[in-house]
Amino acid sequence: MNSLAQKNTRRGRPPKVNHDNHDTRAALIRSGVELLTEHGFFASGIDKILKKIGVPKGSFYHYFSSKEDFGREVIENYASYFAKKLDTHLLNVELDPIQRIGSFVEDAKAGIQKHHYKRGCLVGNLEQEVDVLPDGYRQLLTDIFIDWQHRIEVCLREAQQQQLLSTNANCALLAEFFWVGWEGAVSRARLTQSAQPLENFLNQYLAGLPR
Amino acid sequence: MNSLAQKNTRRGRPPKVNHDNHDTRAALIRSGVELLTEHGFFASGIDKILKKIGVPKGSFYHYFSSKEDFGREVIENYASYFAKKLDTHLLNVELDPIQRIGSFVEDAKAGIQKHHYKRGCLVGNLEQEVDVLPDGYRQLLTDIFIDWQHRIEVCLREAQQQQLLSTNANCALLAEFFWVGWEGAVSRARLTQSAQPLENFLNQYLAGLPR
DNA sequence: ATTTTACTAGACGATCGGTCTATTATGTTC
DNA sequence: GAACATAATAGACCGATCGTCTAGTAAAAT
Repeated sequence: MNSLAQKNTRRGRPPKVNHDNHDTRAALIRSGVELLTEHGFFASGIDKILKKIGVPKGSFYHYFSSKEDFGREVIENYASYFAKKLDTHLLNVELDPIQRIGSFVEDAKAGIQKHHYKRGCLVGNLEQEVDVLPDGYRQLLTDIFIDWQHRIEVCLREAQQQQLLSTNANCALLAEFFWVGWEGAVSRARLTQSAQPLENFLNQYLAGLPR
Repeated sequence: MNSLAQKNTRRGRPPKVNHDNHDTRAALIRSGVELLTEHGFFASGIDKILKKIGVPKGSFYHYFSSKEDFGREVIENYASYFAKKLDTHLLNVELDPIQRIGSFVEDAKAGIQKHHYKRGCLVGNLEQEVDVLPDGYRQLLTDIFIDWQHRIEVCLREAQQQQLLSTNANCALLAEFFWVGWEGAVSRARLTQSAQPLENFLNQYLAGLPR
């Protein structure tokens, strides 16, 4: 009995083969990204996530087994989106490596301003909630920072090769310093509803790099 | 009729004149400081704050008119506690001004380690929640950062006078950069449950200061 | 028509901040 | 000591909201 014959013996509506390409499912994740970026995990109720896109509450647990699983997908979605954004700047050969960092900051700053300082960094938001988040989120968030840090580190090494950064510089530690400060700057920008903390952070960070 | 006579016409137990010196009230604020430092405002339920010190719920609204008012007092209590801690380090004439900053960082690091990376900075926690916090908290938190920034700024100016910092340095912006980065470092230390981000932040910050 | 899956409607218990009434404890004046 | 008034405690209760779940309808195949 071949697979076609097997298929023909099955009666009733066949299960959907690809569970990941539903409009509704994708819309839920997109809505989740937006709300978690604004308010973090706990303050983002499932009702609000659903209401934002007009999906009834009963549907949620058809697409996701729990808020915890949903959050995991939201985080991964954001991380991959953000990694692409980083690449477009940090791998831009039209700019020197130092300028690329400034290019990323300008892009992120524009996004934050566009949303009137209501949206921050999803990973930064959840970082601060981590003690009351589901188990496993901690490692997830840590790995994302490691990934981002590595991308900046590569960029800084390229700056070293182009004599824009001292060869004595520890690029890994400088990259960690960047993200630590950046998350702090985003948080402060949201508090003061001003881009000034972002700009000052970039200026001070670049000025402090060993040349 | 003089005031004494008026007093004598009132019968019964007179109202307490000083509402701020009750043990229970102080204990509630202390409990609030601890919980808000660990979990922020929203995740700190009144029940948990009460349970921590064995005070019944009925007492809460005797001492405070609302969670919002309570939170305001908790914030102010933390801010004054923290300001004192800053002074003990930043005004310590036995160290040079740059060393004083390191002295503060060491102290704070020890505190975070002592609580196993479960407690962060109360102001930093609430900073990130500010969009969903009661009105007025935003200004309250902003003012606290301005105060802290000013204390670091004064310290940096003293460093300039002692030729430890370039006279070209903008001490106000460097002070803002410090707190922005510090809050980011505390958040990261809690995520990774390690003091390394705190140490790296201090090292990079000091290394980046214009000499 | 029947079978199977995709999707939805709304109930459910737990918990939240907040309010309420009742009660006990304490201190002052007559 | 009796009468009085406030301090403080006790915990039931409310409406709202949380994440989750069960029972059902709609749709697509045989």
